[in-house]
Amino acid sequence: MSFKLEQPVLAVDVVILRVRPPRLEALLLPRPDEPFRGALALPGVALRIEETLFEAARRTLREKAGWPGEAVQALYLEQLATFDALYRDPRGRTVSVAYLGLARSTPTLFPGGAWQAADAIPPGGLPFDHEEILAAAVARLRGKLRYTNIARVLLPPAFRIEELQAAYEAILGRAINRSNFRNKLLKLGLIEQERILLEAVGRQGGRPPHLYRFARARLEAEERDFL
Amino acid sequence: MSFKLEQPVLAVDVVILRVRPPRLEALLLPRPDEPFRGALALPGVALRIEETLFEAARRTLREKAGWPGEAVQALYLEQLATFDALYRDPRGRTVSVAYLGLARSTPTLFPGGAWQAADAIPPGGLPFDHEEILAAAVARLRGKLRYTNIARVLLPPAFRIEELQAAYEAILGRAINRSNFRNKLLKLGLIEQERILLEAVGRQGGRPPHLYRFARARLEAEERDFL
DNA sequence: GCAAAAGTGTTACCACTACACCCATGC
DNA sequence: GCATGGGTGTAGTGGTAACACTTTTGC
Repeated sequence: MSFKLEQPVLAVDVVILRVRPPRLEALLLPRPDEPFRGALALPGVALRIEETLFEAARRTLREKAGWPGEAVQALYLEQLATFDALYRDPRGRTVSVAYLGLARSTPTLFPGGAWQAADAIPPGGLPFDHEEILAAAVARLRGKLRYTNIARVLLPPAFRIEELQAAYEAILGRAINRSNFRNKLLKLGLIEQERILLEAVGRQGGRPPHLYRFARARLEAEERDFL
Repeated sequence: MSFKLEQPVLAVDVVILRVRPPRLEALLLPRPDEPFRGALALPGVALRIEETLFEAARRTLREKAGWPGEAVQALYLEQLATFDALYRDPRGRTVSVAYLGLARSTPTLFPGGAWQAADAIPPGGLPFDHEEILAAAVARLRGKLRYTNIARVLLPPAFRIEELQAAYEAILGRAINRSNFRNKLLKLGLIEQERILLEAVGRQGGRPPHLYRFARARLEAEERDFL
């Protein structure tokens, strides 16, 4: 490099969210080293000069969370924001680019990880500025839920409409009218009915539900005009 | 940095937008040094270890654009996103945190700056990845226009309603129905009428307009619920 | 009077809300 | 039958879109 300026360390922190109704959960890992050794925190790594931030976020999940490479490859991951308070890290000036990842609620993944209710972290419960990062991640997800089909990456390819509603309620943190939820998502063309009915496995009564899927495979935003 | 692992340079780039109907304009400055010497580009600086990114963005405007400190102090400025493509800078690995600034269209500011139509930059017209950064800035402004009172920082404290509509149209890049625009913003409580009528200076006919102001001084978002 | 700019009113339409009600299954 | 969960319909409400019309000025 031609520059010799003394510069901050560049790091990446990753917030992985999943939905397990009625909870919205975040992946936290016990820190193996000082500072805050043993405390639960967001996984993160220092950026290497030959990798992008996105690649560093994926590497975080492989190295720190022990997730297999293919699983990381399939994960939805987007840049969240960059956190740079001067004393956010007691070791010295560190600027961290946070990433938001969304995972399906598969029980086998992250067996060693601690999934915590994302909106019930006690104040002072996370080291560094990780509470702020986590709050930004939850806010981002809530915002995107309103005008995109992002919930697609949180649910299996086919699902009951009540599962979907439970996911929405867990993320937004409030109840939604059942009938209107259904009508709106169908009219928007966001989801559509599968042909088949769900097999009656593990159910204890009630009319068998249809299965639904998201109509569009890609992440899409419905632009709503201002006038 | 000799004692640390080799890391990218951390920089800040700033997009300043202003509205001059019918154009949305961005501040570009000729680069004083290589690479791309003489070409118009977004102003930027390398981050210093003792300053925050926000402070670095402000310093950029003082040092590169020559804007007086008080003017920078009053400017609306928010973090946009972080750009980190491996070869975005031919000098070597550089990660840049972009900031979006919004300025009132005061003719005296940035006399040496080149204000360019933000949506009419020819392809390949900007060095580095500055076209991508500029596009992200415009998209952010358009998005916030829909659900916040951010236009407040682009207009003088009191304005004619037609000025406001012209600003919205310049930013969104399309025409808006005059009557509905007025009704909606008033009903939302976003703007309110001043007491006085505008003096008839420099006008060539037509009914004299009222002056309006934004009802809330702070930046506010109107949360619209999903069901 | 006429053009220009500002402001008001009207109507049809559509989306949202809050319900009530019907359907299909297990027990 | 009855509880349970799934699915449908509807009436009231309120916002939106497109348009016509009135008011107040300069010339």
